[in-house]
Amino acid sequence: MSARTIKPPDVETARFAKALGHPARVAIVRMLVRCGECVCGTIVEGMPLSQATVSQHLKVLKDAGLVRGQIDGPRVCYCINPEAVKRFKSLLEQL
Amino acid sequence: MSARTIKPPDVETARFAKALGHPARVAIVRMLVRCGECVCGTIVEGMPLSQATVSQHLKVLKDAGLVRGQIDGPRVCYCINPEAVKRFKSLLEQL
DNA sequence: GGTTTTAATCGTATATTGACGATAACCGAT
DNA sequence: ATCGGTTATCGTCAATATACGATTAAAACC
Repeated sequence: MSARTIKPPDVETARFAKALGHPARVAIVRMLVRCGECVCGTIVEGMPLSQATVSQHLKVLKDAGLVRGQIDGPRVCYCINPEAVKRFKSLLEQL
Repeated sequence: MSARTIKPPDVETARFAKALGHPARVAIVRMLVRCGECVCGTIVEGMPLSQATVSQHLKVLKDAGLVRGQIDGPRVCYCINPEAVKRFKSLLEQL
């Protein structure tokens, strides 16, 4: 087995890695790790990118499961999903 | 400071992550970690991709510094760059 | 209801990626 | 010098990613 086929853990690892494969997204993740949680607008303020682009990056991180967003009145509050981060690190260790 | 600017460590992290952002490249890296070193042809045999595509992926990994290739007669022998892997893990820990 | 604030989505343009066949380059052996 | 085996590169195409302005949606205020 394992001939000419790629294993699910490799696909999972690549998914996480791809989500972190852009400087802005790494910056967002770091910001969230440090602040605990952060309103979208604050993230936008900290980035040299438009609101639309930041929102797009947040979507990529959300789709990868690395980040969660919960509605808080007119705002959206983002935070890290620690389990996903742990999972990614674990996948890299086993790598 | 840090207003509307992305830090070099984030760029570095993203560079590594991007290189690992494809299942085939993760598979190659895992193969090399396990085998120690591996001739290009053997890598190609283990992948469901053409020789040209695998060579392209190897170039991406080489450019990111994660992998090294040294010529061995008519073949090219690839191996992991352990320092780069360690560096990437370290960047993720600090993240 | 209308207005303001906030964030997501749409539409679009450009750039990059991923895949492959074909070809070139390289080396060892004949 | 040529041939056979091995790998990198070229050329190309379709698909995806990145960025932004403009618009929409939703919620909180008047």
